[in-house]
Amino acid sequence: MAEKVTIATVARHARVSRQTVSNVLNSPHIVRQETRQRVEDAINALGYRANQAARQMRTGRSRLIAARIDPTRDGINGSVLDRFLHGLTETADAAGYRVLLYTATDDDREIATYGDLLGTYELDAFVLVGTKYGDPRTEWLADRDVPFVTFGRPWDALDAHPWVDVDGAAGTAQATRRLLEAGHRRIAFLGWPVGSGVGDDRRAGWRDALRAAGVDPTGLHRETEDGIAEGERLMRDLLVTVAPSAVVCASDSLALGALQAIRGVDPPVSVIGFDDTPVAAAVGLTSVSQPLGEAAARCVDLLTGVLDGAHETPTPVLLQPSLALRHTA
Amino acid sequence: MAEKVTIATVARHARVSRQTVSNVLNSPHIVRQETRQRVEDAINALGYRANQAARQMRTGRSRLIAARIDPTRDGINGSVLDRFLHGLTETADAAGYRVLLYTATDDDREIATYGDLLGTYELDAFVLVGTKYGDPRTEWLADRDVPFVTFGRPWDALDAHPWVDVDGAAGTAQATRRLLEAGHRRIAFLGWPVGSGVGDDRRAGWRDALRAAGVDPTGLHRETEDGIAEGERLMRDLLVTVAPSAVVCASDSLALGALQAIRGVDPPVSVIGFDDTPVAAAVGLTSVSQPLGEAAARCVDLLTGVLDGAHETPTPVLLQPSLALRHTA
DNA sequence: TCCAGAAACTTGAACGATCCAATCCTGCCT
DNA sequence: AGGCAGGATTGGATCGTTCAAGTTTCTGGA
Repeated sequence: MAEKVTIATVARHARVSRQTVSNVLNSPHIVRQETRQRVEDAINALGYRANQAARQMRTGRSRLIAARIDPTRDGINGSVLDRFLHGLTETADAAGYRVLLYTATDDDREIATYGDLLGTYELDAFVLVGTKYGDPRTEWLADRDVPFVTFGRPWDALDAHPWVDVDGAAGTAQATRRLLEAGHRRIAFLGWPVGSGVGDDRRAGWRDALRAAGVDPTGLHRETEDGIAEGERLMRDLLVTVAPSAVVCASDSLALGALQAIRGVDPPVSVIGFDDTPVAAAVGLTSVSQPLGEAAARCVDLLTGVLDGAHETPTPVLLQPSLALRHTA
Repeated sequence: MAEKVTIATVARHARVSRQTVSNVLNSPHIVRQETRQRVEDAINALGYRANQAARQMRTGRSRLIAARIDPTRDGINGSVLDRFLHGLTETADAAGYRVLLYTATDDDREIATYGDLLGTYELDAFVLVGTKYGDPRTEWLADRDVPFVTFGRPWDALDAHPWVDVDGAAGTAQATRRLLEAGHRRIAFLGWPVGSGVGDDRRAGWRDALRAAGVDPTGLHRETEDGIAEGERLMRDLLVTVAPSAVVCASDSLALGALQAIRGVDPPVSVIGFDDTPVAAAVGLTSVSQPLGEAAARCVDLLTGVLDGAHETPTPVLLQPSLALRHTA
């Protein structure tokens, strides 16, 4: 392989000092146009690339962002993370950052990993996907002034740290309104137990949309842990007790269960899921779709804002989901 | 925040020189037990972590492995990559490496990215998922002696470079044998156009298993691009022309299409898919399951083998898939 | 023409780890 | 007691970049 090209090689080739080359790269405006051109030509001719390790040593910044990759849980929601990570990588790249993966089995280990990543790699920032009430991870990071963004609101204190989220309530409300417009009145909701921020939010969207249309939502909802079997069980219960003509679900897993429960029921019950997962696309399930690429991009925006300048806490971003229409509603 | 802990801090604390600390970290065997213990205690007490940038500058090695994250293609196969990446991150971590993500829209850009990653981050190795005949990427990497492993065989030259793969033929053969044991004779195959290594391999497994059982596979297979709609179309064709009692598919997408085509057909046609994606689990589709975590682990093994020592090209690894039994077969 | 001040560029030092070569012990043998 | 071999330890140089301070060149006004 060719000789290693360093800043000194470029300097020699352009007949300037190392520092001038460095200035061309980092503060071009203080270099005379003619000199700058000469240096840039040399950089291109030699194929020079600034060595990140050396730069990092001096500046203390790695231009690396960490993101966690989960073991695919129930499998269905896996692809959400997948798409988000792709968007993150793409946008971060454009902003001059790279994405480093890590995993952890529980919060304690995850925090230990933070320490490791910060200590050995001097990571610039973290992106956390999903947070819960009183999340120890965000607390740890905030205590140490480590820049981070969460994809998912901090439900207990909306101004605790920068975040990007998708308006779940708006999504379920939109789904509900669509069903109302189609003439449905008895629109049920299948969701998660009270207490999870995301779940409560999605249920609220459905409830408020019904109320706005003058329909009383009382008794029309059921709660359970996520899962296809659970969804099927609760949907059967709903069919017997309140006989809804349509149902909005907090996830595609629940919606899939609901679909199985209503098989053969006539007239057909409309079903709308949440997350627009591949499964939904595969079975033709109408589902609320999150703009994941956009969410990832905004996460990077917030981070670069914090990293490259402004000390003020950036404004949180709340994105609007859309409805992926298929044939179940 | 606390004072930065460097190797000098540890040395002072343990009353030894920097070099001794370095030796404890890199060649523990040459340090006297008692001294080593004292240094290790100091490391723990101070929470010291070797700065990777400084280490990298001297050694030229980053302990970073690059992996590509694709835009989720048809969505269904996304989770395969997801699970593989998770496994990769986990195993690499255990081996002291970290996984860096990159994306690219085509081969040229991907190769440009290699140059960038190698130049600026001095990446130690690449993991490529899926290769095609005469892949320009592997060629580029091999030309420059950049260590890399592919998950997927180099179909044109099996000893071209280290690889890990799952025996697709064994998977379809196993699926076929299961159907044979269940009494099926007219077992069709839904696959991809001739010319893709993976597709041809999977078809061969089905064909050979049929022949071994004395069944003539002629006319029992159909080829198409991947996709649910395509699968449905071809399955309808098969039903009309050869009326199979079971079908083995090259992917879950095709299998899903097949499932839709056979809805209402009596007696029910058995279907087996490939990849054991979340969709398969969701709809109860029996599917060939690839040991993705294991595959990722072996990729890391091969890489660390190349990176940490032996100059000889390591032996490729061919893993056996298993059958995830559900209610479609 | 001369000089102050700004702009442009150059030089030396530092970041934190590892490698190399030289020195210091320590115990052992004669 | 002296010498020696061997392992353990030390100091200095180095990786490629940026920062801080120093030097030269340019510009414009008196």
